[in-house]
Amino acid sequence: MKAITITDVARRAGVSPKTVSRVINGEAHVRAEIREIVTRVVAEMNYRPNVFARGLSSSRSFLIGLFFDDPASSYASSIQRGALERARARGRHLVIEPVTFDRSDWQERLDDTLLGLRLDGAILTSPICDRTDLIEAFERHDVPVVRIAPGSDLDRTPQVRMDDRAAARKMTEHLLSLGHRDIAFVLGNPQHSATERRWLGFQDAMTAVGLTPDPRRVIQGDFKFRSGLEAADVLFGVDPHPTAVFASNDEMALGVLVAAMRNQIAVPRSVSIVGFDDAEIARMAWPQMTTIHQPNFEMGAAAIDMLIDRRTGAATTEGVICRELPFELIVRSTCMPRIQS
Amino acid sequence: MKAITITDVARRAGVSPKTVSRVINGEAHVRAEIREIVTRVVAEMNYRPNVFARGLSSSRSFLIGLFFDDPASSYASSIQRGALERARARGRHLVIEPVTFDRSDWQERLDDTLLGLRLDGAILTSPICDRTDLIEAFERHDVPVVRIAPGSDLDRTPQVRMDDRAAARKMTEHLLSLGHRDIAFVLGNPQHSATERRWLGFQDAMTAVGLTPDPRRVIQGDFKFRSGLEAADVLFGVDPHPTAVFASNDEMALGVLVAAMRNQIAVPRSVSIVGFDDAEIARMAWPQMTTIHQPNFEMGAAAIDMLIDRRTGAATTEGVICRELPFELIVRSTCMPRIQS
DNA sequence: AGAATTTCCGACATCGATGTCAACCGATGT
DNA sequence: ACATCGGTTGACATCGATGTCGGAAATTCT
Repeated sequence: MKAITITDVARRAGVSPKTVSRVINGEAHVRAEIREIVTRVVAEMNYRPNVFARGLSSSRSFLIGLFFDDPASSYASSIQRGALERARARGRHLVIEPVTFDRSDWQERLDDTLLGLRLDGAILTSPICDRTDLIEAFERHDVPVVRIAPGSDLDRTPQVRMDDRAAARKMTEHLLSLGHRDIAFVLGNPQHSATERRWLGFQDAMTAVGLTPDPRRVIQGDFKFRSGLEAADVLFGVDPHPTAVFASNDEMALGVLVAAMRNQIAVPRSVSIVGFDDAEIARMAWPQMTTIHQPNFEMGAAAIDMLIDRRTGAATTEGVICRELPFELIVRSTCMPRIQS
Repeated sequence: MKAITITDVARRAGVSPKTVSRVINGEAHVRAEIREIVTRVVAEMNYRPNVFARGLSSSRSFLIGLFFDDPASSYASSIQRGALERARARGRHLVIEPVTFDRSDWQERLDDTLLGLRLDGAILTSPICDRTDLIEAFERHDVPVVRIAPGSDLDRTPQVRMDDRAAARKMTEHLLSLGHRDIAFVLGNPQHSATERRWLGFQDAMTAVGLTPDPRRVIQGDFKFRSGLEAADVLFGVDPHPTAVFASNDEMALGVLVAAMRNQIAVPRSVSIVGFDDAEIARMAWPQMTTIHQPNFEMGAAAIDMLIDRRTGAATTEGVICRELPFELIVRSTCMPRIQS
């Protein structure tokens, strides 16, 4: 089937291709009457501009790249959903690109994308959004970037974030308000800047009530389930074990939960466990996990908006270099007041 | 920074742009000597052909579309990972497109993609791969399609699949071999054709040993966690409850597991529970879930191969209209022999 | 050696849109 | 009535690659 071109539309509408182009792109300087005719003909013929021709002549590709470190994580996939939804709603397509620093050819692969496709914009997620060399590569190629939850170069590019530190503080305060004092903390993957922020938030709340975290109650994890398991085995291996465990994300919290069950430690009666992220698994655990809802979907969508509006000059998010989205404490069933002993 | 074009390369190599084009695309009829020079210059200048110019002049876009119903599911995300990895390895980019039949404008959105982008190929995942109207839309626009685990129109397009029926049968045989006779079955979402196949496999194994599934032990689910919970509440609400539950996927199996714990039913001592898919959560549950490993990653990768090789005429998968990948029974900890009563 | 192929290579047109620019229009001001 | 001006419109060049085709060079065959 032969595709319909702008010339076909122009002929049928009795105008020049250029005029059709103007109408499609919402440019000024077209008589309302003609604009209406063209719009009608476009609809009648079900015409869609060819993305390649557009990309070649102008420099807009209508493609937005979403760059990931680990496309498997639920974090990545919820951001993707938000970005996907908003991108489609605004007539853009989403190209997914993994960036694997472990591979020696990551630089070449990135060049494939940066030089070959002419992305209208790119979304960088944590932790790759903190690689200066990456950001510079995008800048060299004039690809606008929005970063999600970056930890460094904060004044460099537009960004979307949430207040991890305040959220971790709030969660800690929740545990404190339940009477817990001996609270263990499982750190996340140090490559993610959020790890540091959550740790600081935990400390904030602790020091605010005059407590200092006991180093033996702070375990290094990596955001993966297994690391939660292992951290918990350490924590539950000493007597007495902490009365509460705050893991830096839900997957690790689930690991802690499973370890507790394996060790016959009742949750939440004997130990309260909380996570961070509000991943799907937080609801699929038993007991259901108390956690911080991170607005990943909204962050993905917001990133798309910022890219598009910066480009087109529209106003909704104009001038907003940094958009901070609200978190929420989700209280479910893995916590209860500390039982006085 | 001005981008490097094929003309720049040609000038530096002292040949015509057309010759450079030939070398890049591996066409015949170029002297080895010149081919080498051009290859060197391309590398030196780090030249990458502009995808849009290519897409416009030839009809190859180097873009492959991955079409989803529900991008959130772990099933979708593992296929995506496989497709992504292979696509990048073979110099293609992956464009992710959700197809939401619930939305009234799904047809229009699809047209955006089909008419606007000129995809080199499309991967359709279950359940949308069984929509005849969708497949026809792709055919109308000459976009080659590979379907993953389709249930209907089996002779229509190339496809990648696994033997759901045999897998379900094997799993059931595993339960039978442990001595279970009163086995409940939780059906999946009826829109997915795999639901039917898994159900048939279950029946195969049951009838092979002279059992007929008790209708009260067969509950309709929808592949979601909640439906597993609710199914289990029904199953565990009668006395005696079944000694084993086979849920059509891991998420529902997890629901069954959680329901068992809520009802103080010991797993696996009092009831064995098995799932299907080998999703990440199967390992993050406690006890770890016995399940069928579905080669989603490999299926995604295989689909990419089939699309590319069909197009280019290369041979590795040539002539293979249907590729069937092996499953594996993964025995973990949610099953044990039935305790004679 | 000369003719007939075959291989190699480049000039040129082309894909479908948009940027540039000049021509045209009617309205306004003098 | 005429110059001016801003809004409209279309002719034409352009983006960067590849398809077509013809001619030159190299090869094979009489």
